[in-house]
Amino acid sequence: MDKFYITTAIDYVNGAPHIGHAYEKIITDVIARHYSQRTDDMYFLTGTDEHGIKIQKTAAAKGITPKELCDENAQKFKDAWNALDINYNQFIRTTDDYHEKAVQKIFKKLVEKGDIYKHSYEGLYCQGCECFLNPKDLTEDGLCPDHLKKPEVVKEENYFFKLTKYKDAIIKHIKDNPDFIVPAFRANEVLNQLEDIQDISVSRAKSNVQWGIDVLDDPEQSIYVWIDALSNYITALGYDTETNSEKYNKYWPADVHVIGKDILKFHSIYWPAFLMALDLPLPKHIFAHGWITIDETKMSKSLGNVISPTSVIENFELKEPDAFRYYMATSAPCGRDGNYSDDDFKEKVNAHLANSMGNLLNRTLSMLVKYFDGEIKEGSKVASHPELVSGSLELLKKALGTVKIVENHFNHFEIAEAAQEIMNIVDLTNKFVTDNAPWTLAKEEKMAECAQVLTTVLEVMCIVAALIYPYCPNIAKSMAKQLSFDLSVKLDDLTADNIKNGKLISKEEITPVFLRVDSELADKSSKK
RNA sequence: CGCGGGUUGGAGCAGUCUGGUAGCUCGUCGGGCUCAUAACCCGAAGGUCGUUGGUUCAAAUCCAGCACCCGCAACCA
Repeated sequence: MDKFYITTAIDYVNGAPHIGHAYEKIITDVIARHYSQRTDDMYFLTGTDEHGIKIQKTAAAKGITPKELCDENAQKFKDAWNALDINYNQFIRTTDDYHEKAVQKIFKKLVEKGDIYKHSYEGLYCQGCECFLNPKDLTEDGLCPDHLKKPEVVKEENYFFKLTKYKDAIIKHIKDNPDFIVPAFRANEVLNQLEDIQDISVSRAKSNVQWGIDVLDDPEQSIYVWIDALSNYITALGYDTETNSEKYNKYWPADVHVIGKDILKFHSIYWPAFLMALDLPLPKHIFAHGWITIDETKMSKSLGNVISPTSVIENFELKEPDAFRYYMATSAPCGRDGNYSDDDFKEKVNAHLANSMGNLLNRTLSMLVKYFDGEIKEGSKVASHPELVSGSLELLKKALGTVKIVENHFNHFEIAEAAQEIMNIVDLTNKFVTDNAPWTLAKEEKMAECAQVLTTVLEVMCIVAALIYPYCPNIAKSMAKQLSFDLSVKLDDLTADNIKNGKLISKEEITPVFLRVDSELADKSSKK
């Protein structure tokens, strides 16, 4: 694999980030970190979407300029991603100068090509909403449902994009590339939506929406969200309608756009159409994830159950975001909805990260210190005496096999499923320890056997550290440190020979990599 | 008849395409071990796989109908 370019959706900065925004960034970061273990050239883009009427209105209500509002909220998103160890390469804001200029040029090029045309239409305009309403949305008396006022018939001239021109090509692309839309069951939804697609309005009258990118040569119109926001995936790389940047040439097309299921239509229909119109290649995959519910209830401001991205970390007084990342990344099968609950969080991270994985490393290193003074003995590797301990060779092979299985799951963005495989090998290894009872071997002075059991487990733990790294980078680093294992090794270069002979660790250097979430703290957080 | 998803032991899910002893994680109960983070290992209890009917030697799985839940369509990440 020569490169991997991955993006998240850009978040609308009308408010502060919440756990749903965090979910997307976490799973994208997990995928990104995994691929950074498979290529030297991984590029991860995220950012914020900052134009539009809602920002304009919110800012006005707060008595600040739209730009001030955007600056304030964009910073909140950046802070949150920092707290969650989201390791993005670039953070684009649609108010960035280079983006605005590139979008203007893209718009202009599509006008020149004839794919964007001016068209006037009549619609029902509500003064309260400051926007056009769909007749279907009105109350029985024909009133605006929010303001209970009768909308006026207004005639407006806008620019339209010839979406219908690309309809057949997009249908063909989706059918010819069954893995274009992930998960596959969503492709049908998109094909259905494509059936009755219309040309779309891509600009707004400047008199209605001031906070937007101006159409070049037409100061009465500003560019509406789709061309502005979707283009971020290429403008971030320095795409230009005349000369392309080196970065663009290197990374485009994107390997995957990670998005929420609500905006799948825009990414699998509008965006491909824009790209086709620009004669650019299409992204390889669109991965639509599901929603996170809170205690099985949909998050909503009116219910007051919106959770901030960092509240879980704060409530449980976690020093690092690893446990929250792990929980989020494994809370739903590929593309389905997931749920968050305090009890479930506690239960799952305690069981997987502390009891199974963390404790396994801890108990093994403790025995190494107790029985061998922390030293890996010459000849204790399985390769030296394959028949000495039954099952050791099989375990190592299984662990290496797990690497391939995990890679394969990631090829399909099945990150919860991949994590399950990692925990499977951890469970097998715990069983291997109990079955061979190295404490008994030590008592019986079967030191060669005992050494091989421990060395075998530590070899597996190196592989586990590498595999868990995308989910829990800090825990993985702590594991790697205690194993003297180089985490920067590429997955394809992983072997069953990672532990060096000689002194590995002393008693003082053994540290639990993840402590159980305290039940008292958990109780406290649920009362809040 | 708008479109789509879902309905599997106490909880959350896999299995359904390619019919053939119902599986995983967590929880519960009993036992074991003592190296370890009250952790680890073994065993058990617990399911007529939403419902009705059909195809078949055989259906969670295929076909037809029905019920309930959820999402999209309609600026919710």
